[in-house]
Amino acid sequence: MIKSNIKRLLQYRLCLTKFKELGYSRIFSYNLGNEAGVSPEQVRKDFSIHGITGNKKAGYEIESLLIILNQIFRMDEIHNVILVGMGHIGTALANYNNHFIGQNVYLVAGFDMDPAKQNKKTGIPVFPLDKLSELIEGFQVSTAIITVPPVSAQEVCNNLIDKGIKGILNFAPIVLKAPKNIIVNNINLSTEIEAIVYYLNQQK
Amino acid sequence: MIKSNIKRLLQYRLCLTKFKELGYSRIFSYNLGNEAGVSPEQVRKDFSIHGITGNKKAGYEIESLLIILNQIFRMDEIHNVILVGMGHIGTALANYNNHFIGQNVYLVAGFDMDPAKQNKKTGIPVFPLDKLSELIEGFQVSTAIITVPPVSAQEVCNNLIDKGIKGILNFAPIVLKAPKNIIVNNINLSTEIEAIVYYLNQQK
DNA sequence: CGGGTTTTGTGAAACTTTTCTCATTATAGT
DNA sequence: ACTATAATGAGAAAAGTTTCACAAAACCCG
Repeated sequence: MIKSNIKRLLQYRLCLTKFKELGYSRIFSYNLGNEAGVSPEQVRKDFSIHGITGNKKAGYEIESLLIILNQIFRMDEIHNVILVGMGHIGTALANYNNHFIGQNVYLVAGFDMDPAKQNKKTGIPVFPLDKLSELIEGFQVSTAIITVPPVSAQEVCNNLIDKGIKGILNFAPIVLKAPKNIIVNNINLSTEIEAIVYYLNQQK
Repeated sequence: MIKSNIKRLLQYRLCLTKFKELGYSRIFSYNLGNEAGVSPEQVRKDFSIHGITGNKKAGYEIESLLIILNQIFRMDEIHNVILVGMGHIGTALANYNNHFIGQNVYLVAGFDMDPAKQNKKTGIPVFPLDKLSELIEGFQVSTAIITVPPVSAQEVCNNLIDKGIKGILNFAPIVLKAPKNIIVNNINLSTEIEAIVYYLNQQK
C-alpha cells in the first residue's frame, strides 16, 4: 500500500504547479494545506520528514519546493512505462498518454494477445506479448500497467516480473501475488465506488 | 480518504466470491488473509469491528459472510450512478459498465457538454448537462463519477452537489472542494504511477 | 467420550500517523 | 532600531492502526 505521506507530497506538487502558474512565488503551509485538503501542521510535518524547510514568517519558496519534490520523486529523469491489455481502460490510458501521465513519465508501448488490437489506432504502438522482453530492455522499462481481465492478470504479472518489471499498477480486480521486492499498486474501480456507497449510507 | 479497513472488507468480499465459485463453503482467516494479502489477525480484527463472528476451529461460513458484507455495503439494494465527462476514461468506464462495476451498482447515464459525444456509441446513453436534474431525480442517483478535464472539474462538482449528488468519484487531477457531508474519493492516475516510481527508487 | 489440536476473539502492546502546543525567528511597520 | 506579528519547526500528546499473545471454544481422532 502506498503511504499517505507520499500521496500527499505528490498532491502538494500538483497544487504548487497550479500556484506557480497563477504567478505566486512563495506559499504558506496554510494555503498549501487548504488547496490540498489537509491541515497546515500536516504540510509542515510532511515536509520536515523529507528535510524540506521554509522560512519563518515568509513560508516556502514554490520554485525550490518543486525542485526538491521533483528530486524526491525522480521526476528529473525519464520513466518509460508499458501497458498490458488494450481493452477499454487500457485504450483510454493509451489515448491520454502524455496528457495526464505526469511530467517525464511516458507510456512507450502497449501489449495485447489479440492481433486485432495491435492495429487499433491508439496513442501508443501495440505489440504482441512475445515482444515484451525486447521492448522492456530497449526502453529500459521498470514499471508496467496491467489492464487485462482478472483471469489472466496473475499470469501477466508473473510474466512481467520474469521479464524484469519491478513496479506494477494493477487495474484487474484481484490481489496480485508478487515477491516483496516488487512494488504492486492495486486500483479497483468497483471498490472505489462501493466505498462511497458505504460512507453515504453511514451518514443516514 | 477511504479507511483501509473498509477497502479490505471489500477486498475480502471479492476473494470470498472467488472461493465460493471454486466450490468452498467455509474459510479460515488464514486463507482469506493469504488471498487478500493481509495477516489472519487483521482479517479477524476487521470482522470483529463489524460484529462478524466465526467458529473456533471451523472458521467462517462463506455464504453468510457474503450476506453480511453485502448488508454492510448495501449491495442488496440497487445503486444508480452517473458519469460526467465522456472523454477517454469516461467512455472506457461506460463501456465496461455492468462488466466491472460490482453487483447492483449501475451506470445509468453519461453527460457531456459536447453534442458530438451525445451520439457516440457507448454502453450508456449520453445526455447534455441540462438533463442532470431530471435524470438524478428520475433514477434516484446519489453517486457520480467525474471524468472531465481538471479545469472544469470543480464547476461540475458544484453543479452535481447542487443537483443532489452526495458522493463523488473524481478522476480529475485536482482536489475537489466540497462540503463535509459530501463523500469525495479522488483517484489520480498520474499520482499512482509516480508513487510506484518513488518506491522503486527507494529500494536502490 | 476425552485429550490434543486448531482456530477464533480480544485485550494489551507496539507502532504509526495526526494533531496540539509553543518556543523561536524572520519580517514589516512604526 | 525596536516591537508586534505571523509563520515555521519540533517535541509531546492524542488518536488510530496493526501485531502480538493467549485464553476459550469447537472439532477430530483414538
